[in-house]
Amino acid sequence: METESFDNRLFMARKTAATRSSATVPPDPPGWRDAPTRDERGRLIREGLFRAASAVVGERGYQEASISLITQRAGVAQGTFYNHFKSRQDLLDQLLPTLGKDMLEHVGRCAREGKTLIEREELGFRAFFSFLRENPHFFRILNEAESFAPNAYRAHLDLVAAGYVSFFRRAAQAGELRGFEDRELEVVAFVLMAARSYLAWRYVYGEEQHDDIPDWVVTAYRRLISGGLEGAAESTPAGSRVRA
Amino acid sequence: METESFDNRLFMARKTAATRSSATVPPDPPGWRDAPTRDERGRLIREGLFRAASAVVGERGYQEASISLITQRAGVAQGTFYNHFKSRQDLLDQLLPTLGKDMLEHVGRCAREGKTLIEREELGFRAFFSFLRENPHFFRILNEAESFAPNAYRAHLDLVAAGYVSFFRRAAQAGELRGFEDRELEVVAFVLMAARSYLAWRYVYGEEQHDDIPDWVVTAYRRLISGGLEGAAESTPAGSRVRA
Amino acid sequence: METESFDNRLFMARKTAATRSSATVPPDPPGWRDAPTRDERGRLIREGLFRAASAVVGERGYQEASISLITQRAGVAQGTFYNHFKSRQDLLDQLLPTLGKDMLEHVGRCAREGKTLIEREELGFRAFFSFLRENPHFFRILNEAESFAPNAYRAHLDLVAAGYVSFFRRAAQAGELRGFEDRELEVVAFVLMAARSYLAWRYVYGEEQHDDIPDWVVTAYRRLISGGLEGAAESTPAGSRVRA
Amino acid sequence: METESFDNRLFMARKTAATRSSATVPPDPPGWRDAPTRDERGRLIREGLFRAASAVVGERGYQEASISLITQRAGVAQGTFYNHFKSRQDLLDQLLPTLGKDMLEHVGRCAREGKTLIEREELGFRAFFSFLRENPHFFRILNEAESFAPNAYRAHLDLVAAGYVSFFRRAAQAGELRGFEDRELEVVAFVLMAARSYLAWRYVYGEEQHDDIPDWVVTAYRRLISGGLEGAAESTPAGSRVRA
DNA sequence: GATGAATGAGTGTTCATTCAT
DNA sequence: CATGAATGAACACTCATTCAT
Repeated sequence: METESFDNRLFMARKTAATRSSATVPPDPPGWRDAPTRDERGRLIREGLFRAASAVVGERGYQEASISLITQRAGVAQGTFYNHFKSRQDLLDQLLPTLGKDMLEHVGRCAREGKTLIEREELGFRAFFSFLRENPHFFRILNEAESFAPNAYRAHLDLVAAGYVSFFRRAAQAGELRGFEDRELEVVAFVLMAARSYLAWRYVYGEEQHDDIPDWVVTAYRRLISGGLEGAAESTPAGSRVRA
Repeated sequence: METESFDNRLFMARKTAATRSSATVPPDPPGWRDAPTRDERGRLIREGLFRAASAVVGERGYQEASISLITQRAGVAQGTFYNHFKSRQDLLDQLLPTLGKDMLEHVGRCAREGKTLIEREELGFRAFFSFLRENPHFFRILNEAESFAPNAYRAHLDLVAAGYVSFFRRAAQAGELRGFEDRELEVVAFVLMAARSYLAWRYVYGEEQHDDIPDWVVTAYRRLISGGLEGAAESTPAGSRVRA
Repeated sequence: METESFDNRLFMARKTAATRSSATVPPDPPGWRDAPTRDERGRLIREGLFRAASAVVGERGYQEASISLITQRAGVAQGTFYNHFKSRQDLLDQLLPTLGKDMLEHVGRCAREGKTLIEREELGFRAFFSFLRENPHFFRILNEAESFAPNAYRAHLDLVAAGYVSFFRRAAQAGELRGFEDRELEVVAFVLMAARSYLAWRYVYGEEQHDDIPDWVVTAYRRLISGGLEGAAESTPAGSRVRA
Repeated sequence: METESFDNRLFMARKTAATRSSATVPPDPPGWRDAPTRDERGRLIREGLFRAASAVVGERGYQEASISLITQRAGVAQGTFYNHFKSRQDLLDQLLPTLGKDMLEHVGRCAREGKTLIEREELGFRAFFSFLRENPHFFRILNEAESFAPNAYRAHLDLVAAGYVSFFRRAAQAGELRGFEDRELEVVAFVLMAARSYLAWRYVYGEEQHDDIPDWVVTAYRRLISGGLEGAAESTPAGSRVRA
């Protein structure tokens, strides 16, 4: 499929940080050549393919993630791919779940440090962006999954939403969150998930590529979700900013 | 390309409403056969190709929108395509801008009816979903554009955000919106745009396919954006619901 | 699929007669480059593909008849193949029916010259072998069709058998053939078809490659079918031999 | 390889009788796990591979008889295959000779019971079909060998023909067969071999799948070979039918 | 300007064979 | 000697684009 006219500036700027180059795909350091056991060797190759796929998808998108590109980058023969994955789609379907779980774990761990509901949400918000910084391929893997791995995408969103909802439920039981019926909590969860994604798209991968989300964006975000459009006037002062 | 594991339920349920069928693609009524002038004829063909592409992308996604499928559906020869568009990507890049403008116009017109800021936002929110109902291809064209027509996607989001920001600026000048700095307005805009998209994904195209966004979701949304997480307790009563 | 160890002497000896060489496949004289009309051009290419496929299958077998080999030999691009045939199998399925009809026509025309039943059968028998001489690819196309184009094979055998049966019926009505019930005529037909095929395999394509079936084989054949095992003693004298 | 348009009804009907199932290939009972000696173990594995290959080829044809399928069915690793056979073709080449000898032995034993030449031939004819019933894989192994194991095919036909010829020679010496020169006996042999094969194809594996060759076909066959086309009128009465 | 056949690079996948363990 | 992962050449087929008519 023809994709030459795609504007990949969005992800290409980060690419240089993530990998050496993309035109001449350099194979991963083939560390498994001297693996102790056969099992270990197999594990390393599988991981190599997985990392290669993550990198290719992160840099060029699912569309261009051909078996040829992936195996070349992993430093193995094309046929080897099928010893480890049933099909191209099979691997593609595993990308998001695997990385998604890491993200969830990281965000959850960071958020727990907060004392109030809003503080925890802000910490989680910041943690999402610090995860993005450490895993530069995640964002594209996540976003394009909607088109290229819809099942994985749905599962991921459901998982994150479920985490959010139980987070809210605990807050509601603690009296920190009032005014929402139970089924409405999922709506809130989706709005906050959506916000993270769009704000990352705009302020991290946008035209003025930032390495991290600007502080003033976090402030605005906290203002909005804590008091809404109407309550922003009396919102918490800027002094309470926290670094993730 | 292997797509068997794709879960197309997301869009397929709507397809029957949107088009006659998808297995046997019925060509558009080739109305240009008897066009008065040569120019008119050209215009009609171009439009036919455009509509065919919208339908194909809406039903099957950008990925499957091959020239062959599009021209077949438009009832013209493959070669004709290149008399009207520079390339496949050229047409694909025009899909979202064109439909996006329609959406913006519809939403703007509906929103203007509201008296307060929150009311206008709710009306706009509802208008987004009524537009989706009338233009069943739009959602997929919009969402997959992030992967397949990134320039168009960026332009669309920038356009919508700009509209939102000036909408907020007017509200701020009218004293309806306080507490946000000017540059923060864009953050708010992106959060609200994000919310619409994710909530549509979840509640319109989600597992329990609704034709329209459920009312209680609108309520929860209004609660959140008007008072935030903390102010939801004193949120506006349910009686103020408005139908778009 | 690995076929290197196949003993292709069976068909390779004839190959040199049929085509220049097989290692370096020489493209057919691309006579269509300068075709008058587009339709003519298309027809010529289609025929070129068909002839190329016949040659490849005749010389190397269905197994090795790859699209690459066929198109190379026809002097067209690989993609061109699919403008004329739905799939590789589609073309392969047409090989036998097309050539089979030619064979039937040739054999039928020759056989009609005979005065008695036995004479007509002998003429038909000889005509089968003269057809083989003129169409050196036919035998392999016919035989391997049992494995590679079973539908075509069955249709071909049914067609030939049907011709045979009506030939016998007419003979029976003329009093030339007695002692067989109607349904038994098909059994006779299959035995005679079988005989032609096996005798060709043995005496034309066998180790001592003959260009034509030896006369003494025809004699033995006539002896057998005219008087059977028991009546061969009083069989017609050798003097009645006829040349096709 | 594309095989969808293959009509496998020919062999599929028998498959259920021949093996448990074909979709889920059940490994042979791996009886060699507890073999006494190392040699014994090796022999058992070799036999297992051989039987697995026979089954796979009989059910799916040579084409689909991949090393993977065969070893899986035999319950051994892929690599093990090459400890017992030089190559895939090496095993495939041994299939027909081995089974062919069984067939020859069975047919010869049955035929010897007949008193006259014709009776012995009829008994052999019937024995061929009873062998087919007991060895449902044989027919396909035999027929496709012409394409996939031509050396083996040639050897098999030569062997059977040789047996036939010496059978006829003895009959000739006994005065039961007159009128054929010595070299003509091979012609007769090939015609009778051909008849068996084609009649099996038509009346056992044909559209109306019979478990055995119908009696009236045997009658017609005997009529033809005993008296030929001309002597059928005075052919032996139907009362002489014999069951194999 | 409409046509539709020709093009050929590119795809995902299979499979006989090798070989280190 | 059994194992099973690694290999890479080969395959059928797709498709955006070109261009002669």
